[in-house]
Amino acid sequence: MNALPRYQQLKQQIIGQISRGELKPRDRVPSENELVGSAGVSRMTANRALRELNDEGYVERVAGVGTFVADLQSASHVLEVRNIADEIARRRHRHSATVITQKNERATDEIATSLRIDRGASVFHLLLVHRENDVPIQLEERYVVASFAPNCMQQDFCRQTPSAWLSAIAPLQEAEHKVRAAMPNDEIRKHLQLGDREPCLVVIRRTWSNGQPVSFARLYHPGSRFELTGHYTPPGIRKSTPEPAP
Amino acid sequence: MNALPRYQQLKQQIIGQISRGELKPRDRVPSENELVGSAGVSRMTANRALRELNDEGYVERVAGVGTFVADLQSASHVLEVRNIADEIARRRHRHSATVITQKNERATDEIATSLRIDRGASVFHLLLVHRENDVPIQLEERYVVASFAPNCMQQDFCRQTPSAWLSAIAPLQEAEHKVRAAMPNDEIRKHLQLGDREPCLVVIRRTWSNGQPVSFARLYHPGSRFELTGHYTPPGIRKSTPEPAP
DNA sequence: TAGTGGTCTAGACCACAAA
DNA sequence: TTGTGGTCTAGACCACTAG
Repeated sequence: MNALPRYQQLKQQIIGQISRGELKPRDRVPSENELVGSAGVSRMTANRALRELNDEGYVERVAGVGTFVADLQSASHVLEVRNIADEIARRRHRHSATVITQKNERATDEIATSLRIDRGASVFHLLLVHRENDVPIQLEERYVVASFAPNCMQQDFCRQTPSAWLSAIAPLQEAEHKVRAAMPNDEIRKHLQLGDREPCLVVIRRTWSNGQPVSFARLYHPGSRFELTGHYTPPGIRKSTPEPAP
Repeated sequence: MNALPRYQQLKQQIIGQISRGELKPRDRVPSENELVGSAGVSRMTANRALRELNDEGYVERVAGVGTFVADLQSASHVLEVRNIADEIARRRHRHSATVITQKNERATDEIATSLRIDRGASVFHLLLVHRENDVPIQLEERYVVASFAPNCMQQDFCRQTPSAWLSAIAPLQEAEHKVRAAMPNDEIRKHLQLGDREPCLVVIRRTWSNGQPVSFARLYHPGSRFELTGHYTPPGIRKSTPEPAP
């Protein structure tokens, strides 16, 4: 009947004090050494409890100073951005795709800046339409740093999505997203079969591998047929969210 | 020039092997005791490295069996949805708001369903415009379960945002988001001072407290002036993502 | 100088899996 | 029985901060 490990008990105890208001934001939390005395645990155990509370956003620790209750204020809600093929599969619908453009190009200023390469450097350019049960649901415009894209011209992106292909050749470590609403131009409207006054939900995604930008994509979705269904809030608060780049 | 702590070096080494493909999903990762021998660290240090890799989703550990590379498959990217006032403050701009509607109403079918209350039950209805340096940036249409909204008519929502007020009276535990692109109706267009062909980025948010839906909000943003600047992917994969409700 | 967190060690006991 | 992860201990050294 030995319930929780000691470090978990310690965590629960401190979380309880915070949620009951006995410990308020910016209040001092007992130091590791104090917990050694008061809770009768070793310092490593106290350290693990406080370190995990820090990782989970309940407290903030400053070496040489102490441990303090975090002011949680803006619990940052999160929203998931799924791969379109996965999203469709999750709905048990059928995914299909048509390649419109598949070629190597010279990087424009915008693309070069986004991918941190020289203007005019070689990039792989891809344009394709994703369909859900034969209805266009996403126009994917993607640029990949050429050196990361071996055999890119031999790939059949109707069978393997660019996203799946990329994660196979360069395991992504970081990603950056922007979501906008915008009116499509005529070409996009045509490919997505949009009405005249129908806006697009645009997801702009940049992915990184080994500290290097690898891919830049603009994903256009019909406003009437697509939504980002985010969800839930974790109890712990996320802390700093360092940008991969300045 | 003592670079990284040993457990971090160990983590990097293993992450490197995974990302270079030397270790593939479901492959066995050296056990703690093996790392004690091969890496020349103590078992606690090896344990911390593997434990953190587990927390971050790189590997999966099974007591009594071993540690294995996780099959990461669909790394779900996340996107942050910030409180508008915080977002503006973060940009060091000035936030202001104007209340358009503030009254108690009977719940419509849609609102009643969203908030899990009876049709015709009393709800607090709020409509206000948020401005960033005097430029309209968000139209907030919010409904709050009346029993959760004491003194709602006495509140001055120009001074305290509904979001801040809510989190003060009912600490939110879960939230659900949807993001869409849509054309605004005339009233919304007027309040946000939109052009004729300018779409809106619409965030629909439902918040929960103590297992009860508390608030339902539609947040309209000018497509030309607003984007959800989501970011980064945690290296770790989120494991379970339980839905707050069926 | 004293206290803090950050790290590391070399032991230890346990429950559990597989052989 | 052997090996695994899960936990815990009682020390230790370090860099940093504050008084």
